[in-house]
Amino acid sequence: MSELRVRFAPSPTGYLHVGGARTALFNWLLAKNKGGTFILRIEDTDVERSTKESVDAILEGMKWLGLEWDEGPFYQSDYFPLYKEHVQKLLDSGKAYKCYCASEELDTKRNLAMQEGRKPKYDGTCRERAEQPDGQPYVVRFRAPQGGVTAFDDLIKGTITFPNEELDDLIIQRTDGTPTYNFCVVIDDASMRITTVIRGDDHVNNTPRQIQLYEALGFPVPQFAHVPMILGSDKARLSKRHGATSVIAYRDMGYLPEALLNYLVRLGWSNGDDEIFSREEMVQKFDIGNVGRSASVFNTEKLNWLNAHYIKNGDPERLADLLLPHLSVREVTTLNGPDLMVVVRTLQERAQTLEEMAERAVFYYNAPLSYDEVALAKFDKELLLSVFSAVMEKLSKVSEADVSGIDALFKEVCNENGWKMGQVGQPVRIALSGGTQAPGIGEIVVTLGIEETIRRIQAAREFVAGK
RNA sequence: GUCCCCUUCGUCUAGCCUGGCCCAGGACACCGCCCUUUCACGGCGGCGACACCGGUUCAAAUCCGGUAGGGGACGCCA
Repeated sequence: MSELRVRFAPSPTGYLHVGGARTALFNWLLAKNKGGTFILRIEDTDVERSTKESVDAILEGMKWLGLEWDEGPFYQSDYFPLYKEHVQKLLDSGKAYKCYCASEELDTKRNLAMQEGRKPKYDGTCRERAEQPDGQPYVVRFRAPQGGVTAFDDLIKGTITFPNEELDDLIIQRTDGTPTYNFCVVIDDASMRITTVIRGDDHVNNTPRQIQLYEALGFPVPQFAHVPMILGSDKARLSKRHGATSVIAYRDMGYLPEALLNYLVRLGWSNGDDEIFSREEMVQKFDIGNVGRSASVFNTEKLNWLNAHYIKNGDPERLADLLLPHLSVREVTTLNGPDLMVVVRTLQERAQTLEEMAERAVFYYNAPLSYDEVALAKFDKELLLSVFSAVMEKLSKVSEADVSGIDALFKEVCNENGWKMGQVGQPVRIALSGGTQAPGIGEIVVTLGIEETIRRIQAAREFVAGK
C-alpha cells in the first residue's frame, strides 16, 4: 500500500447524485490505481439538515456502484470534542478570536456591501477587541493572514492564486458551540492523514481558507484536485429539473452499474479515443492529470448507448436476476413460462435498459390479450387464416426444435404456398407477441415452446375469423 | 458587484505542456445506404467544431495579450 490516502465526504442531506458519484469514483480510481486508501466520511455537522435516511441512501448508492471504501464511514458528528480542542488551541495562540457581532447585523452589512459593489467580507469589528464581555453569545473566528497571497497547485486546474485580502476571518465555531464545515474538513483531513483531496470545483474558493487553517494548525497541506461540475442540457448546474440525478433512480430505471460507471468516468476524463472501460481497465488507466478542466453536460443518449452495450454483452444469468424486479412491478410471474435466461438472450440486442427489456419480455409470460390491429390490417383476412392454419399444421408435426429448424420450417411454408416471408412471419409474430416489435420468429417459437405457440396461433386465428 | 475558474463538432472528448504529421481524430446523437420476416444488432458513408480580436513565428487549435460568453464562490450550509 502506498501512502496515498483519499476520501469521499458527502453531506447526508439527500441521496447520492451523479455528480457526487463521479467524485467518489475519481477518488476510488486514484486509490486503486496507486494502491492507496479510500476513506468514506459523512459530513454531518449540520445537525438540522442531516438525516439517517440520507446516510443510508448514500451508502446504498456507493455499494450499488461497487465503490467500496477501505476505511469508514466516519461521522463528523462523532468528533466534536476534537474540533473543540483545536478551536481552543487557536484561541490560546491568538490565531482565532471571539466575535460578538450579531448575525443579523452581519447580514445587513453584507447586503449593503454587495449593493455598493464592495467585497462582502467581515469588517473585523471584533478582531482587535480588547474587552471580552461576559455571558454574551459569540462565535469564534479565524484570524486570517492579511497581506500576500495563498496559492496551490491543483492537480487538475494548475496553479490557482488568491490575494489574501479577498479572504476574511471565517467563523470556525458557531454561537451554539458547534464547529463549521471549513474547519472540520481541515481537522478531519489532517487527522485522517489525507494526502490528496479530490472534490467538486465548487470548493475551489474554500481551498485558500483551508490552506491557511492547515498552516495555522501546523498540519501538512494535502494536494488538491478539483473536478469540474456536471451540467444539464441547458448548461446550468445539473439538478432535479433536468431529470433524474440520483444514482439509485438510474438503477431503478434499468441501468447497469458498470454502464453508469463507464459513463461517469468518461465525463471529464479520457484515455485517448477509448470509450469502453471495464472496472479493471479504468483502475489501470486512470490518471488524475487526464481529467479535463471544464464542466461537462450530462447526456442520457450516450449513457443509453453504454447501457445497451453492457446489456448486449452481459451474462444472461445475471441479467435475468437483475430483470426480476422490473418484471414484478409489471406483475409478471416467470414461474409458468419459459426460462427467463433464455428470454433474456432473445432480448439482449434489443434493449437499452432493463425496463425496456422487461417491457418486451412480458409477452413471453402473458399471452397477448389484444393484437396490433393496424399491423394486422395490412394482411388479407383469408391470407391470415390460411397462414395460421399452414403454420400450425407444420408445427404440430415437430416435437423438438431449434431456432434454425423453425426458421427452415417457415421457409418451407412459404415455398409450398407461394408466400413471401413477410406475409408469414409478421402475422405469426403478431399472433405470438401481440405486436410487431419482437425477436426473430424462430427465437420466439423455440422460447415459447411448440405447444404454447400453437395455442397462441389458434387464438389469433379465432380472433381473425371472428372479425 | 468582487474574486476564482472555464471556452475544440448539438453532446462527451483527442490533440495543446514539448508550435509544423490537424484545411483538426474518435464516440454519442442525427441523416443516408447495405444486411433483414418485424424491431433491433451489425457494416459502410455523410453532416458537423479550434469563442472572438490582435501579437510572436517561415508556420498557431497549440505560445503571449486583450475582449466576449459561461460557470462557481462570496452563509453562524456543506
